[in-house]
Amino acid sequence: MGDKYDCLKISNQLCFPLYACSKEIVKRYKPYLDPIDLTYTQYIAMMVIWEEKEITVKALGDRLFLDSGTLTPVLKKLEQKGYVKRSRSKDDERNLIITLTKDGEELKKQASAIPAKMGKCVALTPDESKQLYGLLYKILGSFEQEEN
Amino acid sequence: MGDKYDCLKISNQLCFPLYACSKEIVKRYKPYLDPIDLTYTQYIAMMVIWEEKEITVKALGDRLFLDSGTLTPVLKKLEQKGYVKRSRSKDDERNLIITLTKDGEELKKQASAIPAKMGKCVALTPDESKQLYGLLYKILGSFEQEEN
DNA sequence: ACTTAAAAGATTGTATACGATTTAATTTGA
DNA sequence: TCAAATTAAATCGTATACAATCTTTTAAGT
Repeated sequence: MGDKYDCLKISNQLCFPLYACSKEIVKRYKPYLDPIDLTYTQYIAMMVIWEEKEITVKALGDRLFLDSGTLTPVLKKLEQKGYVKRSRSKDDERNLIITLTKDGEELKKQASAIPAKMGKCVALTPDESKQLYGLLYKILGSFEQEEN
Repeated sequence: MGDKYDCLKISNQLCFPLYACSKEIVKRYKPYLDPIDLTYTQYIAMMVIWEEKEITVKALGDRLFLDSGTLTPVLKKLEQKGYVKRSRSKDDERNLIITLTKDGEELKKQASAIPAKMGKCVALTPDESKQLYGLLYKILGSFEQEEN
């Protein structure tokens, strides 16, 4: 047992369970997001917008690790649904400012029940969840350092 | 501090760092996968095929948490690149059997250097990596249970 | 045997992701 | 001050993902 290609076994990878776990959990948001007509990507964008009230696409992208190629269509969709408004900054016309509409603010109330429901779908103890959270942010933190 | 919408803050989510971390790490495979003309999805498919020598699309999908909607185009691409052969099973014509070609087998040698290179990009100690691995598979395991 | 159900892939439609390029606005530096 | 570099979004092309549906083949039950 253990030949020189063991390193290529899927069960010896760290990235794969990360990739699979992420997808499987995102998939499980669907039953809760469908009723409020949001996809997962739209949902995490809304989370930041709910928190910030007003944010540029650039800043939103930094928070979500997404670029304008992904965010532009997502934000246009959210605008079309009536949850946000997109307008250029007066100070710097390069910046597109995303602001919350009244409907977008309303949506927050409905969404607030989701995290608790999703919590139950992850089979970890509170302590393990905290551990996992810490490890993931340790990795993410190291990536932000990279961009020195 | 701490209003009733804190649960909606992105920094209080467990899924988000999972999602972001997965994407960021997958992105970092690119410099190593480009030279052998594989995407990450093609790479993990090849990993299972290297290990099994011969596998159905269904079984491959179970291993990778992917369905035929995703795998069909990926496997056609890999066939087109000359790394695998796709042929129906004689026993059961519903099954599509994926087998490795000589080129596909050759590719394994070149790929074998990748895991070590990628290991360096994750800023965790060996112990932390093991912990993370364990937590992720605990979650994935619970999902497999679900399909009772 | 024969109808019905189940299973495996393929297909279609929608929504990401991301690299690369383009466009427009702003900053920098000689 | 003004050409060159930088920055922010948008756009384009390619490659996933996944739900839903369709087709073909096999299995089950009577």
